[in-house]
Amino acid sequence: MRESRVSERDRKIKEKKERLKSFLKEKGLKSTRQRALIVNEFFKADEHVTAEDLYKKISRKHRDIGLTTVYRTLKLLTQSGLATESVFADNLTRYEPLSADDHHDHLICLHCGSITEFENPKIERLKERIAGEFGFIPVSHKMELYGYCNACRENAQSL
Amino acid sequence: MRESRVSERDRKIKEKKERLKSFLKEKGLKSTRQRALIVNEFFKADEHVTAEDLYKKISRKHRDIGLTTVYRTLKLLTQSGLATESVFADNLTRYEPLSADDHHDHLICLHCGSITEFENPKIERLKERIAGEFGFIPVSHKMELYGYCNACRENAQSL
DNA sequence: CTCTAATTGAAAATGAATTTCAATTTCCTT
DNA sequence: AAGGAAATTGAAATTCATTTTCAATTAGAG
Ligand SMILES: [Mn+2]
Ligand SMILES: [Mn+2]
Ligand SMILES: [Zn+2]
Ligand SMILES: [Zn+2]
Repeated sequence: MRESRVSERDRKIKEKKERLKSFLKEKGLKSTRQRALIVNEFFKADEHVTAEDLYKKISRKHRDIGLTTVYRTLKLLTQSGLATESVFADNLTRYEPLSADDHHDHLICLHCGSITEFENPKIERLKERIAGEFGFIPVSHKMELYGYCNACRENAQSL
Repeated sequence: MRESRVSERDRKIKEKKERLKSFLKEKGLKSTRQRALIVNEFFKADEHVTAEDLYKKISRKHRDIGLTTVYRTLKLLTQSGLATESVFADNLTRYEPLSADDHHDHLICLHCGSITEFENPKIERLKERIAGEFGFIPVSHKMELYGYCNACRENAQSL
């Protein structure tokens, strides 16, 4: 079962890499060693990483990859629909793998900075409703809850 | 009736200025000509302004007021609870007057950039509920709906 | 293999926001 | 009213994430 989870995950990653390849070919862009490395590390990380985060991880093993290329590759991933950008209160752009359809929102701890994801169909419906009231055509939304996470509320009296 | 609205508004502004004065005194800070001018213009504008926006408005009449001071004063207003900061998709920090208690969220047009405000008690309740599920202590939230406003959806086939 | 267009990394540039600093102003104390 | 300490100011410098520039390298179609 652990086994099958792992290979399932790997399968999905492989599929995403294929999608990127198609996207590149379609746009007349090239598949490079650097892009492969960056994309690999990105899908492996599976967090809300900044370009800098990812750059640091990669450059431990690959001293020759530039931060600029990490920025550029993350932008490509976003354009191809394989990643999303979000900017939280710290004003850094974070990227995370996007699984086609899923939309989720975020709980962000004001103390430790941890980011928890949640999905809520009511929010989705509410979005439609509110947009409707204003004659607005909704395209996307962003909901962020700031507060103190379970761990921090326990560990701290400094709340 | 128009009359009374106007004076009502002026009264509120006057009250806010008083609150700022108290805040400053309390913190051992000073009331200056520059702060008065900036705060006036800010409450008069009553929009989602950037520091730059406000600076441009003011410097038409007052060539001697610096952008730096506008930044600093907006920060003070925020600290004193008379303004709030928000950052939308364009990554600029915008400020708006805050009327003590009211919380509202935003609809942002992807075409013309217009910002419409809305209040929704269901979102407030949902926030509490979701936070609760994760053992999270909610402090604040941010909800932004991006899409096309009424005017833009009508005027444009380029949707 | 060849050629052209895309890509790369380093360095420079950008742009919003913050910090520094010397000169000025506020306002508390006599 | 005057003195003086501490806060404030605007300009210039600085920061920091991100983008742009550019010469050298590389991918990959033909
Ligand atoms: Mn997420
Ligand atoms: Mn608003
Ligand atoms: Zn936490
Ligand atoms: Zn619009």
